[in-house]
Amino acid sequence: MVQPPETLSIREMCEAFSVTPRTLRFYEAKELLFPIRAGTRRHFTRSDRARLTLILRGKRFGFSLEDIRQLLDMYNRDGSNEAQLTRTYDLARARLAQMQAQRAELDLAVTELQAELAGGEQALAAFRRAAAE
Amino acid sequence: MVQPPETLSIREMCEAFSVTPRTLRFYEAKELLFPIRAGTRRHFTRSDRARLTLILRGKRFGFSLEDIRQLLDMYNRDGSNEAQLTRTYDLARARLAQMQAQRAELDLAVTELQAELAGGEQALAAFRRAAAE
DNA sequence: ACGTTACATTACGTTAACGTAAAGCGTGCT
DNA sequence: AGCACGCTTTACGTTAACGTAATGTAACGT
Repeated sequence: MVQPPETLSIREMCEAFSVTPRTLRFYEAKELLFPIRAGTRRHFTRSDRARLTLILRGKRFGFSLEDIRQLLDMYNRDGSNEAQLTRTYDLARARLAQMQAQRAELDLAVTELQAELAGGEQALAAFRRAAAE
Repeated sequence: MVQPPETLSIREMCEAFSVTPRTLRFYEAKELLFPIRAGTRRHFTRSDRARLTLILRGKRFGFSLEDIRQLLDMYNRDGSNEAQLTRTYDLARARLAQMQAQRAELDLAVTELQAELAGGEQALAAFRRAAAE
């Protein structure tokens, strides 16, 4: 029971992920996606869909496309020699530490912003009391 | 006991915050900082220092300078009329929600990346066992 | 008077991640 | 044949956040 090689055209792919054709071509040029080429047309495979999901997630965290490309390589274990493997491994560890630090800071910022909002709410309430007279 | 109006030159400010003069001039042009002008020279006040701290923190979360400028206005309650106040207040609430969502996603990503790292570690170990023979 | 800091302004250059126009090919419908 | 789609490539344009000259001046030491 081999999966049908259900492949998507560029337009279908765009609608599925809410991106533009330009974006998909750009990602291919940057070697983030590897659609099959039928003549000149692109056919996006299941693998491309999985990769794009990860790409978009990475982007939400502010990672650069180049960073994402390297992480995708790790996911696929493309680093077939030890040196390469060690390098991407270290990169991922560094990134993890960075993300954890960012999370801690984000926590702090959320707390602070909440406090500010409480203050803003009081200012607003005062304004409305004044307007009510 | 009024605080001494201890003010910093651009170079001192740069060293204190590890930024370049260009950056400080840029932030002034964008109305994020308001150093006192003595003739042509800039004198950065305590207020400028506080603002710069917030600016740099905001940047670490990937907020744009324009976003940061609006949040700073809220901090200083520059929105002196109710409409303006309400607007910045709503903006801050939206941002908070966004940050909380980002935090949740970041949690998930950290977990996933940790799992990937465990896999990478095994691959590395296998490599080294093979190399040891 | 002269040179060195320490700052200033003006303005063009750079990178990332696409947007956007311009022009061409292949295929199916009429 | 003619034409509209759907896709292609090529290539210049755009925004953010500064970098990087090039050039100018005010104050200060010698």
